[in-house]
Amino acid sequence: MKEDPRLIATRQTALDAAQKILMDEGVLHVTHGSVSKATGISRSTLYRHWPDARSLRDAAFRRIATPPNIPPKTDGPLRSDLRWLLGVLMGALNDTPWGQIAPQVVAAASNDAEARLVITEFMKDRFASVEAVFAAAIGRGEITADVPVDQLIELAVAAPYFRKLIRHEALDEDWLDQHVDLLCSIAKTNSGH
Amino acid sequence: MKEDPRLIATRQTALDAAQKILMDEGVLHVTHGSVSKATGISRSTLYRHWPDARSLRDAAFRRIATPPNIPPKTDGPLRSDLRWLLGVLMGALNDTPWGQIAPQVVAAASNDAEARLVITEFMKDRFASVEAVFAAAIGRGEITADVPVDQLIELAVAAPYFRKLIRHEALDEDWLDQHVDLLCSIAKTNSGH
DNA sequence: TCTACTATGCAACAAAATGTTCTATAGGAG
DNA sequence: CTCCTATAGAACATTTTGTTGCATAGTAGA
Repeated sequence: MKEDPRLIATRQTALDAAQKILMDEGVLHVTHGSVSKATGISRSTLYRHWPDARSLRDAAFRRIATPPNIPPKTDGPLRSDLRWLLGVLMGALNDTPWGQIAPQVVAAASNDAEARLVITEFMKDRFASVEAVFAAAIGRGEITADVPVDQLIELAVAAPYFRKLIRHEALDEDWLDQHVDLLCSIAKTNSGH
Repeated sequence: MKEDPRLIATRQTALDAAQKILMDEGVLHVTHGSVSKATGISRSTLYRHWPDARSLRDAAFRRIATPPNIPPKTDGPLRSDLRWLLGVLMGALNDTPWGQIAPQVVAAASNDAEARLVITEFMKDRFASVEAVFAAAIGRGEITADVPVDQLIELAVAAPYFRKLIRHEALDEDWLDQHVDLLCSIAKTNSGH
């Protein structure tokens, strides 16, 4: 029993538009009315799909916040793995809808359990990737297990997010190089061989 | 020529309520109507003060985002100064309206130049405080000038913000101790005496 | 192709939120 | 006491939001 293609088409068209509005104008402007105007889909149809404004907005959030799965690179050396992984992460912040949408999700999360779930799940995923890189480095003996890995992971991810979402500063290659250098130097100097 | 006390009283009462609504229910619910209902101030009066929803919300943002000026402590040692300063910062995030409002400002900033200005000014202020601490440590000769101060400042501030706003993890004394320890160890090991 | 099903568009509508304007009143300044 | 002005309140227009009924057209299955 397949789903009616009209349902799928409507959902996709509507959420595409909702996503764009969310990015360009903010969550305040994501409404059945604005999506209808942007897509040509009639308001009544939109109401049939998403009974209220809240569910429409949630759907728009969810659609964007699904983490792209990052092909792991953990063959070392640490600096190279880390640089590559954070490069992907930085690229996502710079060039994908996620970078533009994340601020809205952050705000929504402060008084919406649903949005909070979206973002914590997303972050859990990111952290796991970074952790894998450090774990591999420990496995290779490149650093020892007594480096404060949890703190390093947090700093590794926090810096680009903070810089982008809160400071609105550029995330470029030079900055990332410095960031990775610092992380590695911490890892190395705390490594007790 | 003093200002009519009624103007002041109305503004204060209204923005108090707007602030509370902003924190409890999110920016979506800050409207002339909701503030009127919360305060008893008539809608027409509110419209006279803030002609549209946008200006009302901006006013609410601005009111909360004014940085409390932090009495500087730069008499050393570095660890102690840093611990104290970040403690104040962490306290603000945990226990003042700013901590609850910041996510909303972050979101607003992504498509509102006004809000972006609010937050970048705020951050500039924070960074200056942290920088003063490092500068003093350099002045005392506790660390040398070749430590990557700018990166350290960013990490120092980024971590608590990221943890609170994005991860929704606890900011407690234990965490802060670890954080300051790590920052100091970076500063020390990069210090070339 | 014929039939049953259902998603859509559209119009009409109700309800609520959003702005606007006017007037009477009451508080504040000199 | 008098002038000035901020407020409350009501009346109003406008827009947004949500609902419903119906005709149309796309879809699936026989």
